[in-house]
Amino acid sequence: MLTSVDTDLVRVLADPLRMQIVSLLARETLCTTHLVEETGAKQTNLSNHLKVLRDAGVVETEPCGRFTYYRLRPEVLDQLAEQFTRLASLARVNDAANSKRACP
Amino acid sequence: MLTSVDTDLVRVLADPLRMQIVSLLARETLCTTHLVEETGAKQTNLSNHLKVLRDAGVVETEPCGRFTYYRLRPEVLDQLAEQFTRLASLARVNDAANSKRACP
DNA sequence: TGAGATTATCAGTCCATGCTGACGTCAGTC
DNA sequence: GACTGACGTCAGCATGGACTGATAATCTCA
Repeated sequence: MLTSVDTDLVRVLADPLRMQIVSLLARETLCTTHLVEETGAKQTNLSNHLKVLRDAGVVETEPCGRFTYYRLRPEVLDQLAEQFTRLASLARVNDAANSKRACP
Repeated sequence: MLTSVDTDLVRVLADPLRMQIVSLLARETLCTTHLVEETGAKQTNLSNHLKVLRDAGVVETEPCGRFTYYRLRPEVLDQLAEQFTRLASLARVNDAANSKRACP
């Protein structure tokens, strides 16, 4: 399908805790310890979600001694936003043209 | 949280079949029968997903005789795109400022 | 009104995924 | 080198949600 949205990426962001992590990282680059404090989630749980975000390319890591900083990659979010915008504008065009397939 | 994204809406769009429905409806207003043809999914299954999309406000229905047309609501997608864009730009600003919380 | 077509709802099954505890690994400090 | 703290991995459990078949509800047309 030409104009669509990457479902895998959307699925990664569909989890409340993961979205909270993303929102926090959009404000500040943080290490796991900070995220544990901010979210109240267990470290193990966070580590799992961070792995998912890493694998999806949403965040990237930067080791700092025995700490690991997590940084958000805005490109990914921008790309996703553009895909949604494109879908929306396509819908608007076809809505204006009133393109409706005839009942079978 | 001030700048974040509505997880419920994202979750609705995180399903491949639902995203396919949205993509199809972005091109054309269709009724359930058409969607069954296009997706190859069972009618029952589609009806379930359409209910989810309806409840989330992503699509709206328009009865036409004994058929039901489904139309995409672009506003919802635009709103979602804007939320992602906002998050991304916030991340860029903080990235430029190199705002990194000190290791504890 | 009765038959057929279209769509929605319900109950049940099954699988993906999120959460947790135990453990392993690595870096820094004594 | 031993200890401590930070972080990741793994296995097991539990829950949510996707899919299906049966059935109900609604509409059109003869």
